[in-house]
Amino acid sequence: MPDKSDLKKAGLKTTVPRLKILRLLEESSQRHMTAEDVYRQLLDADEDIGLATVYRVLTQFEGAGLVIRHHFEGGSSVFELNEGKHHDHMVCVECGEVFEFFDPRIEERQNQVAAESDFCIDDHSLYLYGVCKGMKKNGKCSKKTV
Amino acid sequence: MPDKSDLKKAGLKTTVPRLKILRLLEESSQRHMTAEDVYRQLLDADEDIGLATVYRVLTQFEGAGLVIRHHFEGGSSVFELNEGKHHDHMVCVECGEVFEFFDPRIEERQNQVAAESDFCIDDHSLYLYGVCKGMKKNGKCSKKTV
DNA sequence: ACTATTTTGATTCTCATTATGATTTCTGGA
DNA sequence: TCCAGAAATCATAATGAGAATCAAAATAGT
Ligand SMILES: [Zn+2]
Ligand SMILES: [Zn+2]
Ligand SMILES: [Zn+2]
Ligand SMILES: [Zn+2]
Repeated sequence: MPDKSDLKKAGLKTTVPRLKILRLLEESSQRHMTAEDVYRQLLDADEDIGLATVYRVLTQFEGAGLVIRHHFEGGSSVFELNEGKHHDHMVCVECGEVFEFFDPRIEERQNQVAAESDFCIDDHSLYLYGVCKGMKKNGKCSKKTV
Repeated sequence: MPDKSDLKKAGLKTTVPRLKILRLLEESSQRHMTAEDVYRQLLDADEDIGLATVYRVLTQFEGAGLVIRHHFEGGSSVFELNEGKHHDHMVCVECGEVFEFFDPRIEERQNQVAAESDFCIDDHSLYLYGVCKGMKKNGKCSKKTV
């Protein structure tokens, strides 16, 4: 689906690796991927693209607003295609699955809180960590919600 | 101010490095510090404590609930004393200063959102990034609030 | 103080990410 | 089309935060 025009619009010249990576981000069944994930999936597809290029291109994509980089707890950065719809994330610490959500009231309050301190927000990150439905042994939620 | 009893209560034996680090965390003018920050401030105070020990002790303190570890954008972990009052953070990307806040409505909505997905929260992180009052050139907030 | 156990600190190691330098691919004009 | 210069890529090396090692030192109970 993605083609040269997407890269051009982002101010990046068209190259094979960039196209391949962009296409992978769109077509992979996995929406939130580490650089390593991207690299491995390219290898699996017999694409000959170096890991350094994957990191470089993902960083360029981030700069161009094509992807969003997240820092979930415990290690590597995670990238996802930027579809223009902001959302936040719930991360299951048991299975690693990532769920997206958007809550206008939370977003609104963030602005309010910042305004009260004369703070000019230009970005924010909100991650909820816990155990997803599928991974819960007993049906109950034992943990305290901090 | 902090003494052996604080460590004992946390299930940690009393040692000089642990006491020194705990004292530093309480007395430093900086509330949010990297391991490197702690190490340097100990050096400045002529305390002979290795960087490895700083990392090890901070991690032990985290496990014991004495400190909280944060992952602000762009690199190293940041530690702060756990005073028992949960709060979130605004980080100024110009001067690096960290401001704390707590908004019950945001906290409440987080629980609601999680409950709707049958997700059992056991932790969360919310960071607002932007420019603080003191660093704003013109009085206006030019950035869009995402 | 004596001894068993724990902790420390210098160093090494790991691993994610970035920088480097050589090589290849584009590009745009002759 | 051919060629120079620019830009991008690749393999590899370097970096930096943080964890693992392990002999030496400190601690706690007797
Ligand atoms: Zn949000
Ligand atoms: Zn997402
Ligand atoms: Zn909160
Ligand atoms: Zn804080």
